[in-house]
Amino acid sequence: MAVELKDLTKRADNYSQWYNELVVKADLAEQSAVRGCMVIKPYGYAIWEKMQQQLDKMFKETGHVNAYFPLLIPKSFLSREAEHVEGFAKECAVVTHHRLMNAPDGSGVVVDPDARLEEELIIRPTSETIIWNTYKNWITSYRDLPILVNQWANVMRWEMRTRMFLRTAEFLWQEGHTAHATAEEAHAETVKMLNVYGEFAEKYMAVPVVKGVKSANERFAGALETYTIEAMMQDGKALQSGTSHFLGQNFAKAFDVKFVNKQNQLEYVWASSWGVSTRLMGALIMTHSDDNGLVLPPHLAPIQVVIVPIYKNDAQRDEITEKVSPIIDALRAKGISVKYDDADNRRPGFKFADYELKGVPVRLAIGARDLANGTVEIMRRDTLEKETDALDTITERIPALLEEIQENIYQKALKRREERTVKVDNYEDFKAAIEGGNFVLAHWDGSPETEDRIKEETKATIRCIPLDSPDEEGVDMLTGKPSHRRVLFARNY
RNA sequence: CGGGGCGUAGCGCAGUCCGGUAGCGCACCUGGUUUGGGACCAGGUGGUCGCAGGUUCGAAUCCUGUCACCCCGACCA
Repeated sequence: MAVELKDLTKRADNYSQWYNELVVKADLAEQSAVRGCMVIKPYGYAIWEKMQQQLDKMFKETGHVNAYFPLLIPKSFLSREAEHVEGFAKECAVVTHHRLMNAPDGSGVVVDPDARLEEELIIRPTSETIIWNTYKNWITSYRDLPILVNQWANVMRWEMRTRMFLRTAEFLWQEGHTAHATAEEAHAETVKMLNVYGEFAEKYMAVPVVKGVKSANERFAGALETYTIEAMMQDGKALQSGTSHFLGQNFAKAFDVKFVNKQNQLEYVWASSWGVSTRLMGALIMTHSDDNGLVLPPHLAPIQVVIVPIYKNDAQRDEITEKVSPIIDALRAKGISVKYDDADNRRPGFKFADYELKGVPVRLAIGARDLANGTVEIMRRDTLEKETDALDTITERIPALLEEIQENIYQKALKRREERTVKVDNYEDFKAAIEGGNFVLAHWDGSPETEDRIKEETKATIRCIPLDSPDEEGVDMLTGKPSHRRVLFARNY
């Protein structure tokens, strides 16, 4: 018998294993034959599709359009921006040849040595370079700006260590790349998209996030400023869930993208880029799941309601089917996704456990007893509470219940984060708080050296300087130098 | 990339020390009884033991190499 999820309690030392088991058992994804890559299975992909649809809608509402750029980037592009290449060089997969041939000794297929590329191609780790090389051709005047383009794509980063959804070698994401006439406008765009991510995380994923600015150490390679949303997982570790970068004129200068402004002067373009990835799936799983499996927020659940008939024979099943058909139609008419599982190769108990594992928010069970009484058993996944309701009012109850569940799991996650966010003012308390799996608000003198030392000694990093952190005079825990506001420290994934 | 572990049926594992031609549970198939929280009985299908070399009469087992995966570190826009 396979290991049960509940056998792996969610303590910090085996949380990773628990998470891995959960991903596999809930039928979301599995390890692929390729190093560090995963197969996203249909059920997992359905959740990603729901996320995509909502995000895409929000991007369109903020004036963006979609486009697509090449997978392969000429090596020389990557080296144009010094910091950018520095940041990504160590994790790039490289295409060197374009042909295979039969091995002379008949041992199979080998790379044809005569088919070496003159210039190697890099599998995109991110698309700034190829996109800015293209934007050069699109932009000549201020009238061409702004360019507000988003791309849905896959990227590849040859990470040392991978983890399903959280850090896979290949991952799916969206990357927005915008070009503007002024620094103010590009900066406003950066913040606007951070807020879109924040809203998406909280309203749809039911994952509370801290919005903030990254310290120089954690900044995107090539950016002037990196904004982030940080979520707390159930073991107290932080997960960077989305980033939005103010790129200044760095890429415009590297790719020589200039425009003529209203004053008829030549200027470099200002830029932003922003992205979220399938890592959000990891955030979703790690934030809400319990030992019975996944708990999906109703706003993103591919199946919002599952109906399980309980019957002893075909006649009874038909009777139930007839009774619930109008209810299924009514729920679907309200835009609710319903699965009616009348398969006869699984018993009800198995189905109950299975849909709980998959995180379906609401389950209805209906059997002979209910038919006689005109009732239905309704169970909510978030609390596992059951109640018996009248069958003829159930279609009114469910939409409200889905909203209740959405709100409840958000509040639960928020409460956990608030309980585990502490302010400390000395290094001993800091170390204890970090060890206990907390978000820690502390004063910092602003120097990378202090940050490095804290990281080395405690494995905690500055997740961000929260945007809503109030001005507060204090001193750095380590150096005693002055600080004007608290920053957020935590261990992270 | 360093340390530890692991790779045997779709999944989870035993067998490896001590070489003799592969086994258990779940799943799957057939028949029957069942069905309100992961059903039971009986019978059955399925594996060149990660891959490549080597030692040997004989290799899942010993040796060499290699490829993956998991955990801890390092790394991580």
